[in-house]
Amino acid sequence: MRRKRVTSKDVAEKVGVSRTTVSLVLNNVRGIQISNETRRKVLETATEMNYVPNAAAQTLASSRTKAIGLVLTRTQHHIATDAFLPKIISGLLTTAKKQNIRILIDWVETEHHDSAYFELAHADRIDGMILSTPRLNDSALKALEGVDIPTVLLGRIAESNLPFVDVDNTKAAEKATSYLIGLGHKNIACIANAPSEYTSAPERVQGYSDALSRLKIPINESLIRYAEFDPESGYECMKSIMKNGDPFTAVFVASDNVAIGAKAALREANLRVPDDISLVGFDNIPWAEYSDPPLTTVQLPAESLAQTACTLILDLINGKSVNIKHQIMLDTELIIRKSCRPI
Amino acid sequence: MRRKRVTSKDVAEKVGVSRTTVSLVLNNVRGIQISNETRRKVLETATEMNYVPNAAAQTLASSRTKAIGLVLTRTQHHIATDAFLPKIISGLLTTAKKQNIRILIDWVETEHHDSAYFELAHADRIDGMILSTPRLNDSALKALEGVDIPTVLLGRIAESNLPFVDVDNTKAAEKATSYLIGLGHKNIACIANAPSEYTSAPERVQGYSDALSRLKIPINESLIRYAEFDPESGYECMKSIMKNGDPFTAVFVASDNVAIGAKAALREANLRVPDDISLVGFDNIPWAEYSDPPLTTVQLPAESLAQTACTLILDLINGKSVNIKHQIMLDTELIIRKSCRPI
DNA sequence: CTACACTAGTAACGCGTGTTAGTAACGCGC
DNA sequence: GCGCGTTACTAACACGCGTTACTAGTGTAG
Repeated sequence: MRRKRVTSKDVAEKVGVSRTTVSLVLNNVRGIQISNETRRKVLETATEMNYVPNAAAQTLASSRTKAIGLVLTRTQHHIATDAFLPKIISGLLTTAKKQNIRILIDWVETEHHDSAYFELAHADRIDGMILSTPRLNDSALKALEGVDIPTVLLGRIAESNLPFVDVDNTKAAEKATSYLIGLGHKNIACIANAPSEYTSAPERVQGYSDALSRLKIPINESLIRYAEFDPESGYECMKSIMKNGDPFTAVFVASDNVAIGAKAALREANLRVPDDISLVGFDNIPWAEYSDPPLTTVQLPAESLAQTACTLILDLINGKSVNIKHQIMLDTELIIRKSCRPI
Repeated sequence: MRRKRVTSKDVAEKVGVSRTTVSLVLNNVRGIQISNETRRKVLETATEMNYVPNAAAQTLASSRTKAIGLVLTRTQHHIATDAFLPKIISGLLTTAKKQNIRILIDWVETEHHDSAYFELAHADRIDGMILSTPRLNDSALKALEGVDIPTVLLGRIAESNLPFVDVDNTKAAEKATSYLIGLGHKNIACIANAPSEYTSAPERVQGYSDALSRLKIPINESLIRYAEFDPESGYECMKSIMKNGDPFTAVFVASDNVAIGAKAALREANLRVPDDISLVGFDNIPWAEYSDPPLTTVQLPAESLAQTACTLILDLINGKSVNIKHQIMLDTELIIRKSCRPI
């Protein structure tokens, strides 16, 4: 039952040429002379025999794996509740597929950063890697700069010279907060999307602070919390802010997913959105548009991010424009719905 | 700057033994005689030199890729809005990591099913594959049964003999619908999670029908719709049902993600949950617990599904218990919250 | 002393491909 | 008829590893 695998040797024998010829034809090697007749025959026979080149052999011979790695560094729980991952994957897949590149997903546990990165890079399993949501305290990032496979960060790290693709979190958060200020709000709470070692969190809080500072509104630290990606943490943060007692009329939650929980906490305290509290989110997940009331939020172009990162890494792998410092920031847009009102 | 890669030959030379010895020691081959002294030296030197075996070479020599494929067959849009993917990936990663197996994600477009499956399997890039959410009309499934790498379906296909892991969708849907009937509801609408070619959709509708039939409640086809995974389609389906005019007091939505949209449509029509309409969902995504009111829904063990599928495929790869027919159904549980009330 | 088992290794092949250096045949100008 | 360029290929090596068959040396029983 088990068909023997077809190799280029089999094809060569059937056509009556050498294996070299088969390889040359199938790889469409330039500047080499093969008669059209032979060329046609080889292509025909290969298709007919269902010949598929062995990936490992190709890799070994050419030292090209035709695969890139998507490396996740969060905890298992954070991966499972990540509302973004599908968009990232979708973006990567579409871009990679066009160039016939495969995507390898890997997960690096916190404790083993160094060795894990290292192994991946040196086992020659992938041509390049995309590192998702890096952290500030990621000691292995330095090591990465010394490693010899192209790497692109999905998210920014100020301390690192690695190429990255990100949105301008600070600017986006400032835009969102300024919108609230424009509506007359002065006491604005802020719940960050993630713990502060994930760079996007402090960046967004910075944007929030910038907006307040620019209009000389004092910053009240007791209105700021750091959530942990999921609704549950948003719920807890919101409750913690309310318990603290300092008055506020608006909340900027730097993640829609977290906002789901924050809203529940407000509801529990009989505070209505937007009548009592104005709410702005971040990410524009599908839920935002259909929530009650529809959530004003920052549109984050997740698929574009992934596509850009993918294109960049492929360029780096192919040695295109390597001398440029690739640090790309994508634009965001504030989508105004009905979760805020003037004070 | 670019360090030359370290091969087993380098290690062998440094220790002063043959490459064979290095290989035997590092792979811990049984029943072979190597002195403890040599063994120690080899291990030490390998670590010291940062030796990482080349994956392609290992694959070529052993015909084991140490990778499994997760094959997605939906459209790009459906992948991007899939609230489940993160859990599946998280489950796969944890299980695979324990055995030092990598995960390759691939996406097969509808038009190229046959050839794409075939290529993946025959390029020897993966040892086995997990096929996510297969469709009924997937003509290539038959071809797959003939292909010689182990395959596990994540989701069930009655027509196929392939091993699968799934939840008992019919039973789960019946449980949910029976709960509504138990509360006194008779006119119950049903919105399926996906188009009917995705097997889970008709299965869940079947469960819904079964529950009604068992209690002799007539089935009204005009209260049934098929959504397309996302909130938007849920919104449209709900509106379509209301427009139709047939009365109903409860809705069973076979996907929480779809329910997000359905709820918005009800709200727009000034119908309140649960006061006017009782609502039951399916999946128990994080949102369900924090929505207003908290949504009664079927708990779908996504991570367990993935872990089970992963374990199964690894067993198949390793030739364990191949003679058993592996068709595994996991249990679901109805989580009762506050989105339903007696009539 | 010989036969034989055991220890500790090694040489050499094969996996399937990409690629370079080389060659045989042929035409063509002088 | 000879030199030379062009066409159309091929032989052979390299990639880095797993693995099998073999060997040299040592102990040990008869």
